[in-house]
Amino acid sequence: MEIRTRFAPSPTGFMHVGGVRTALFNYLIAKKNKGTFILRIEDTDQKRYTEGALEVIYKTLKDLGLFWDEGPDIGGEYGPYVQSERKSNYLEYAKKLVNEGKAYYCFCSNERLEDLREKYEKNNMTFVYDGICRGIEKEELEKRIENGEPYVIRFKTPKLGTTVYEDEVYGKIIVKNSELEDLILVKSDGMPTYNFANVIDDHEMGITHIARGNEYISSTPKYKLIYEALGWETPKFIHLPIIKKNQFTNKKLSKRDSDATVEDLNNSGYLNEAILNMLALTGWSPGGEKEIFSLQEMVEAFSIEGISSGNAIFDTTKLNWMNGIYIRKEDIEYITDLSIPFIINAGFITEVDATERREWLKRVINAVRGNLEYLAQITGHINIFFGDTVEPEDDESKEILAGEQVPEVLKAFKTKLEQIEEINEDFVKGVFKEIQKETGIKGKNLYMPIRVAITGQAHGPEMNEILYILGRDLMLTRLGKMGR
RNA sequence: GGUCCGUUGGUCAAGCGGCUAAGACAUCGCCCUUUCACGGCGGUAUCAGGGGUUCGAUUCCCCUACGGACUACCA
Repeated sequence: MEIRTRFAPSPTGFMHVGGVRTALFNYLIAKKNKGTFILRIEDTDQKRYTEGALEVIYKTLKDLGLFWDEGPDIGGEYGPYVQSERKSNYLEYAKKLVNEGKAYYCFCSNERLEDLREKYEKNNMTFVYDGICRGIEKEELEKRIENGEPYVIRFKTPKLGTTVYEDEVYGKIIVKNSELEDLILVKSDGMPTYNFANVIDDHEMGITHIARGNEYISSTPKYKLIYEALGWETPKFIHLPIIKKNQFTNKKLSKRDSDATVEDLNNSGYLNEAILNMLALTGWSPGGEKEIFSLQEMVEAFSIEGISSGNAIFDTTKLNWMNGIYIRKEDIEYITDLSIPFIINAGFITEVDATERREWLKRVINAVRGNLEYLAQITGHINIFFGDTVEPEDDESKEILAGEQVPEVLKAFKTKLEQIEEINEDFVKGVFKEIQKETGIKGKNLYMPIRVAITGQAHGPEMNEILYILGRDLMLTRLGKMGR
C-alpha cells in the first residue's frame, strides 16, 4: 500500500522549528517508503488567519527542500487542500453517525456545562459531559430542532471498557472510556471541530501515517473511536517528542531557542541545511556515528524505530558547531550570496559593490568563513579589509608594534611594495624571505608587525590571503597613515 | 485535582538482561600553525531515588520525585 503522510499547519505567519521538525519527519516517513507527502492548510479558525501566512509556509518548506507532492498550490487528486474549502462533507458524516446511533444532538447550554464542570472539579474528577441529551426522544428532538434551538452534535463515546491504540513511538496507549468525553463533532454554527475535521480529511486524503507532536497522545484514543465508528481503518500514529525551550533562556538566546522561527535563524545566518540537519537529530537518532546528513541521506537513514520518546531541548550550541561545518563545506558562491546581505547591512559595501566587486568579496568571505558559527558574525572578521586607516585594536597589537625591530621591518615591507605594480604570486612567495635576508629579522618578529600594521589586529586570516585581498595600494595607504 | 507520557554526562544521544555504559556538542589539556580559526589526539563528566523479579538489572514490574501534555462549541 502506498504510504501517504501530511503536514497540516495553521497559517499563523510563523514557522517555528518545532513545526518544521514535524514537517520533516512526515516528509522522511513518506520518502523513505517512496510515498507521498502532502501539505494541507488548517485554516478553519479564521481569526487566526494572517495575511501572507501561506507564503511563509510555502517559502520555508521550499527553502528547506521539503517539497510536497500534493498541496493547495499544486493540487492533487484529493483536493482541495485548504480545510476551509472542504467544509461540505463534515456535516453529512456527522449526520450519518447520528442515524446509526453513534452520535447525537445535544442542546445543553454553556451554563449547564459550566456547572457540571465545576461539580466534577470539586470532586477531583476529570470532567466528562454526562450525556444527558443522549436520551432525548425522537419526537422531542425533532420539535426542538424545528424550534431553532441551538445544538451541537456529540460523539457517543462508550461508557464502559477501554480504548487501546498502538503508538509507533510510545507503544500501547490504554485509556478508560469513562475518562473520555462525548466530544463535539459539529459546533452550533454547523462547523466541524478541529478533531472531527482532521479525522475526515485524513481519511479522505488517504493518509496512512500521522506524525505529530506528542501533545496529541492523549486525544488520539478519541480519534480512534471516530475512525472505528465510521468504519474506517485507523492510520498509524507516530507521536514525536516535543522540542522544549532552552531552560536557561535569556535575551541573548531567545532568538535561538525552540521558539525561534526558521526566519529568525536565517536572519542570524544559520543555513537551512544546518537547521534541517540539527532538527533531524533532535528526537531521532540514526544509530551510527554519522551526524552530518543531507536531506537525501536522511531519507535513506531514516527509520521510525530511531525516534526517541523523551522530550528534548533544541541544542543551539551544537547548532552553532554544525552550522559552522556547513559554512565551510558549502559552495563559496552560495555562501557569498548568503553573506552579502550581512555585509551590506553593516555598511561595508553597497548593493552595487556586491555585484561589481563580487570576485573580491568571494575571496574575502572565503578567507574568514573558517571562523564563523553563523553568518552574522562575519562583519567582525572582515572589518580588517575595509578603510584607509588602521589602528592597533588592543593592547596585544599595540605591544607588537612597540617592538624595537618594527620600524625596520615596516620600512622594508613598504619598500618592497613600492617596487611592484600589484600583488602577485612571486611577490607573496618571496617578500618575507627577502626581508628576512636583508634585515636578519625572522619569525613572529617579522610577521606580526606587518600583520598588525596592515590590519590592526594580531589575529586573522592567513597572511598571503590578506596580501592579495588588501592589494598594494591600500596597504601602502595604511602604512603611510600609520605613524601620523 | 484527574488522566496519559517521559526521565542515560551541562546538551543531543547509543543501549532494547551480562559492555571498562558508544558517539557528538560544550568544557579542559596537548599537538599542528608566524596569529585566530579549522583540524588531530587525549582528559573530566551520565543510568533521578527506593523497592522488587532474576544467577545477573541502564534494560522488566511497582512506588516516589521531578518534568511535560491533555482535561474547549481553539487549532
